[in-house]
Amino acid sequence: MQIPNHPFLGMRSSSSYRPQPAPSRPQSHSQSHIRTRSSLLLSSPLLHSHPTQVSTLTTMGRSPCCEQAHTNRGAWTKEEDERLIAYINAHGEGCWRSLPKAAGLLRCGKSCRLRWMNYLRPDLKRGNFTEEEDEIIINLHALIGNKWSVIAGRLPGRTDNEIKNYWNTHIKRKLNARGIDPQTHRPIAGGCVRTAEEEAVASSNDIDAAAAAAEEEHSSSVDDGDLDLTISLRLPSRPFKTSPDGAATPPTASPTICFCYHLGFRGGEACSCHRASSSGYVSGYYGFTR
DNA sequence: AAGACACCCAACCGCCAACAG
DNA sequence: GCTGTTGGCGGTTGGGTGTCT
Repeated sequence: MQIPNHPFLGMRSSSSYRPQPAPSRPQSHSQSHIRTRSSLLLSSPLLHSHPTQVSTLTTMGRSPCCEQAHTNRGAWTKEEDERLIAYINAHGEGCWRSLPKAAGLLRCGKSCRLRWMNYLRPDLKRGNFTEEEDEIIINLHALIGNKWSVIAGRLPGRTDNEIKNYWNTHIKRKLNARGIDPQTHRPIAGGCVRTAEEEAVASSNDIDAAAAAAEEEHSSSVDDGDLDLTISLRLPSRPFKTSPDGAATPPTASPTICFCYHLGFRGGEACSCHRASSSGYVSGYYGFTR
């Protein structure tokens, strides 16, 4: 089965399904940009002992999510990748639960979804993170924390898993080297340096001032000629629309992210957003612009 | 040459929200 | 409102690989 023109499969040697070797370490940042995705367990004997990988990998992590017997786990083989790509190319992304059977894969749906989303999607950007991407990730993380999927949404071609890994392996170290705590984004030594937004909150309860400070602090505009990466914040107080008869009507809600929560405003009067759930940041307001 | 160590990252897990019946 | 299913998310794991001693 041949899947022509798939950007990632095409990178591989047709004979060995092995990606380019991982770079030597340690790397400087610039060196890391030359790095290719080493991925992979593709040279792992597991791949070639397919399809009975289950027993060799059951020691990793917790108990399997799928009770299905004879379900492959661990690294994907070239054949499995090709089947998955071919199926999705033909039928699109549909019901992940039923996809494995329909595609003739001995995998659970979750595994198929993960493989596609994080590795096989044709729109994925391969290669190293740029300085601009680094800064975007840092700025967004300062705003929203470990919301990797949201951050990934602002970096076309990057996956949440990739960003998460990159954060844990590179950016944490980078921030530590700068003397910044990766979790709090505050200086490690000296301890009590307030961020602009905290200063504004502390000095008064003027939420407008706090938001303005936060916007000033976290605005990051990187004009790369292709993408306007300006990040800004605004409060959930939008001007009312005025109808022709002069009556003011409330603004309509839009699907947005509540930064009030992360900035500590939530629960106060300033936060009028209504989060749909305890862990979803799907309502409220944010000001990403493109 | 070989063992120890460090690093990377794909793939796993449990949890949770959304949805359908 | 309850229950089961599904998709999506963030945290974690551990095998492969490069470097160091």
